[in-house]
Amino acid sequence: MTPPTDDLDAVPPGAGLRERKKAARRLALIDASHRLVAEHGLDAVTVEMICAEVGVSPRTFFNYFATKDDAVLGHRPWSLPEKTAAAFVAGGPSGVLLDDLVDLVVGLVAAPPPGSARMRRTLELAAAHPRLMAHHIAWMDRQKEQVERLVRERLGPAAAHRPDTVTALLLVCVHATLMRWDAAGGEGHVREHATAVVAELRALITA
Amino acid sequence: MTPPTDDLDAVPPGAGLRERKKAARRLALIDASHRLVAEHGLDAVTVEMICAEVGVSPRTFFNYFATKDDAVLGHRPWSLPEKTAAAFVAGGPSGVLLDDLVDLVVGLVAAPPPGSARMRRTLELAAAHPRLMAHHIAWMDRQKEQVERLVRERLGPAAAHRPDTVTALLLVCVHATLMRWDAAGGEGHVREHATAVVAELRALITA
DNA sequence: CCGCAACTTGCATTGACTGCAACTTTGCAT
DNA sequence: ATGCAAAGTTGCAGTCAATGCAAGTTGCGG
Repeated sequence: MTPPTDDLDAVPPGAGLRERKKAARRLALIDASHRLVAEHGLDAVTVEMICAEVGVSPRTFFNYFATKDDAVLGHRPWSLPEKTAAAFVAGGPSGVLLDDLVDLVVGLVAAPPPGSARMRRTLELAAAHPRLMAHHIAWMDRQKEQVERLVRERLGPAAAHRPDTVTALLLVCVHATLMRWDAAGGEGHVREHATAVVAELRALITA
Repeated sequence: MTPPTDDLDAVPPGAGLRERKKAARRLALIDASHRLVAEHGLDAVTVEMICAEVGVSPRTFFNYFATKDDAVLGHRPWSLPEKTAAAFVAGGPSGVLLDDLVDLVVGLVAAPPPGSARMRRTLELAAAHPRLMAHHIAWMDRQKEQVERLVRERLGPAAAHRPDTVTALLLVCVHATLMRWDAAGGEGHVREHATAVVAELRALITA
């Protein structure tokens, strides 16, 4: 059914067969859902269809994703590179909180390459379907914890700012950056967009 | 079944019987869902239960709310007072964009009294159930359009800032304000919290 | 009191999602 | 290789949210 675009071993760097198969299936499911949604529209696509396309039982589908929408969005836990995280906690590349947030954003957004093409498709779908955007935002919010821990560590106990506010701001940056990146047709490095966003916020707030 | 806490006519200011009944039912459904969720937990509560509690058909339930979660959240389209909106578009109370955002926030949050008690219950539930928080955020995002129009009008064609960025910032403010208000146990005027949030953002960005 | 429009309701249906128990595959050690 | 345990897959049966449709009810204006 599925043209094996992703060869089993084409997917992950190292690790056992089990891992690879799993990752491959996961991507296959995501891609299949994208294809089908593009063709039939989000609501017309059923889990069954996606499974048929990939050749997997519907029951299995839910071993991979909690919901249909999660598959379309291809969500997986965020994880930003150790190095970036450590640097940020230690006082960040620049020492200026806001600027360092940019690096965090870049780390979060640009880091994991489940393929940036895939990511663009995801963003486009999200932009088209409010429900998906909803899920997307909600998911970002869930990742907040993780980020907030970093912020907390960096600020230390004698925090001049409330960590949750900082985090909230960070999430806006991420979101705005992604939207710009998408609006720009996926052109340019994420960093440029992130920088632009922060610059604009600065201008806006000091106005 | 339901102790008629809200008398029919206790609910809305004017208008015909039809309207009043509708509003009353709406609130009854919301309250019933709150009661049931508090007792059994979100996932254990079915639409049927809620309906039984209020004495309406399940089918009717969906004439009032698109989803079960919407009922719990008691969402209805935002509408900020004409006056506030007009003032903002005209250049806002203070003329400083960021400060005027505060007023917008207050207008949005404090304006509609479906009862602030009800609102607190809602926020608490949202805080407890990630899925609800997701819906809540998603819903806020959907209202964005409305707000963004205002921002666009105020900024005019020669916009110094991208409206969507401003709006994004506004939404963070709303969210942060609500969270603080809730964290404070519903104490104090919304405006105080909103002001605090903005002040902090300022400090944070100019640091 | 009549008739329209607004609502409500039951019925039937689809499709997401879950728990369970059996079955298959992979990883690993002998 | 061979065998075993853990990891993963699948079918089945069931619950529940959500929707379209076609008939009832009911508030409202004349």
